[in-house]
Amino acid sequence: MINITFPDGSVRAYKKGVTAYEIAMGISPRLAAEVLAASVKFAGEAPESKGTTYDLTRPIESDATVTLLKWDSDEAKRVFWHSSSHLMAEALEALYPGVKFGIGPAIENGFYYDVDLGGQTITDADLPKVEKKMLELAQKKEDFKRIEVSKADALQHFTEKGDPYKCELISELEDGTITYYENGAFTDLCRGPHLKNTDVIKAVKLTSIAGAYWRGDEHRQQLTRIYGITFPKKSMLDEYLVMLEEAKKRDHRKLGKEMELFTFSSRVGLGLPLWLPRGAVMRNILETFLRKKQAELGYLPVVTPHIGSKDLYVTSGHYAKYGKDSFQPIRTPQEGEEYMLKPMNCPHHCEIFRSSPRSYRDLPLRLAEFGTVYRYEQSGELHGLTRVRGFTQDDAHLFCRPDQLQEEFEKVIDLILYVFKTLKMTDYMAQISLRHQTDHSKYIGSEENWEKAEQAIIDAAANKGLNTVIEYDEAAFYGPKLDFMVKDALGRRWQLGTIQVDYNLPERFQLEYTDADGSKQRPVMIHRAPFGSIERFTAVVLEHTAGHLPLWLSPDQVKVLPISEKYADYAKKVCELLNYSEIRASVDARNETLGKRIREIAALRVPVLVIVGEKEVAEGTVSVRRNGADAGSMSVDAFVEYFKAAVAEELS
RNA sequence: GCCGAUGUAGCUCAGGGGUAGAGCGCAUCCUUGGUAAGGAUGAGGUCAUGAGUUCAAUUCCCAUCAUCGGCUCCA
Repeated sequence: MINITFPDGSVRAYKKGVTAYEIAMGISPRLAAEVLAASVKFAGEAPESKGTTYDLTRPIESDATVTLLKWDSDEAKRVFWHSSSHLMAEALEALYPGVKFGIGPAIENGFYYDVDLGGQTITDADLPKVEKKMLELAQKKEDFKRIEVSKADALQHFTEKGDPYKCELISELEDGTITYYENGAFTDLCRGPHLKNTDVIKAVKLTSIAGAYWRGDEHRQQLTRIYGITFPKKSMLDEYLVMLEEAKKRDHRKLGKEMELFTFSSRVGLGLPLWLPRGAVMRNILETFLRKKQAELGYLPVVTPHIGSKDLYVTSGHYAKYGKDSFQPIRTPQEGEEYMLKPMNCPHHCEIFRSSPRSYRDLPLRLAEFGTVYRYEQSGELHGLTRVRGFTQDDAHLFCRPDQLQEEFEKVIDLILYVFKTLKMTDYMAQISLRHQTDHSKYIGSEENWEKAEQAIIDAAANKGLNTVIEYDEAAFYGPKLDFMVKDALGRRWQLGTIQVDYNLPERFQLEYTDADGSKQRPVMIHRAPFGSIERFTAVVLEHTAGHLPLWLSPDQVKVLPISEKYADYAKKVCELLNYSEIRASVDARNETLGKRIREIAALRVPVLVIVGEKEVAEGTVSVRRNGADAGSMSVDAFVEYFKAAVAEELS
């Protein structure tokens, strides 16, 4: 017998080799019908271990804590979707004989499978056919069977089947750890775990087809990746599809058009946004917001040109690393003279540091600039305002003494959190990007400095209580970094704020300060951008708020609407009073019905409408409508007060 | 850059081998309004570009460009 502990602390004895399904059945058949997988943590595992996700039918051989997982848990969803990818593979194999399989994992929302269809093709139009086949197979109630195999047998099986991708995967696995999963006629190399049976998959939607390189390597075979999502109930799929539609409405590219914020022109060039007047106002507000805060925090503004001589980037090392894949140098009438569009501001800022002798008393020196930079991003990667070729970083470089690094780093974290808090962005995560764990060949700088910098970041993040994940092999070539990621409307993650430690540029630019003892020392540099770029930040703010910007950030805060042209003069007077109080207000006295003007202004997401007619003129008041709801009638003075209080509350 | 889809009026989209359609927007006129579409009239298109097939191409084929969904990349 073995002892099984439940999450509530109760313990029950079961026969050795009991399965999670049997345990669930013992509690209630209804529970057993809902349970998809189990989390099993064996006695003796470290307290922080999360345990292993087990198939419902996999025997449990020793004392363990068992949590039964239903659809509401992320692990259960992963199992569900992973099994769905096998179901899709089974369907594909039935419909496209000879298809070869790469990998087919669960992802955040659904699953995919990378397949090699040989000479056959599949298009969006074929997906319903595959969906139908999947449902048909699911209804056959096929059990997922876990089978342990030897490496030799596995290799032989897939060699005979003619699947080179699986063979490659198997060849990298250790003998004795290899398992198959079988559902119906389909057998796949797989670690599992899986559902008990295909019959719980009730709704299937294959969402898209895309190309994907085998093992993510662009030099290798490109496979066809088929994305899909499945649910245990048909109604859940319907809800998901509605949610996707809603998300599309929040897409910043759509909002940018509707709200008249920015546009693109292929004549201007790919990935080069054009900010429209309303967008430019919003952008200026964001800059002002950060400038003010940075001034409080001891940052010093600088301004540097959009180009720099090629030598500057040879010195910085960026030319060697990115030169070929960048905008190419600009030539001048002077033979041999070459300039680059600046891809970052740091080299310019390093030269500012060098412009005068620095004392340890001058540090930290915090140089800030809204610097517009140009990077030749791959054409397929351009996306709205989130990935462009010309953008403005809310950049600053902090030159500090080594002993100041950690404190400065923490202050920057505070600033970034302040920005997020003001914009009510609560769903973010922080990623610490370190070197590859073993291969350090692609990084510039000494082992010692790297280790110090990596530790400083880890400590600073811990001191600030950040919820972080550590990613190896994600560091920049010159130093480790801490990135803040926020999700867009469609669940894609974008990097916003970034803080990067750099020991490399100070070295390359031979930056020095005189220390207390008169010796020359090298400063450490921190690159940081709380917004990341104004473009990307704008995009994320738009999607986050669905275009309903806070008052302080709205390009048009107030629209004054006279009920008819008769009251246009009064409307103008009200507007002037509001402008005098530094409220961004304008009049809409067009020859349209009030209802129509309200409708159009709503599309621009103007947060506050002030409506004036006969009654208001007589009483010297305004009628206020905020975010679609009546906010009552008040004097102009009272409205200014009301408005200022609302803005103050947002920024508090 | 790679795989796939798409490209028709300023916007959103319908159509289809025989020289083009709707709604919104725009212009003019009527209307002067009370919280999300008042009415009438009118102007707008080399159907992305280029080369083919055809008596005839916006429609079919191919290429290019751009957009979209992914992949790779991201100082």
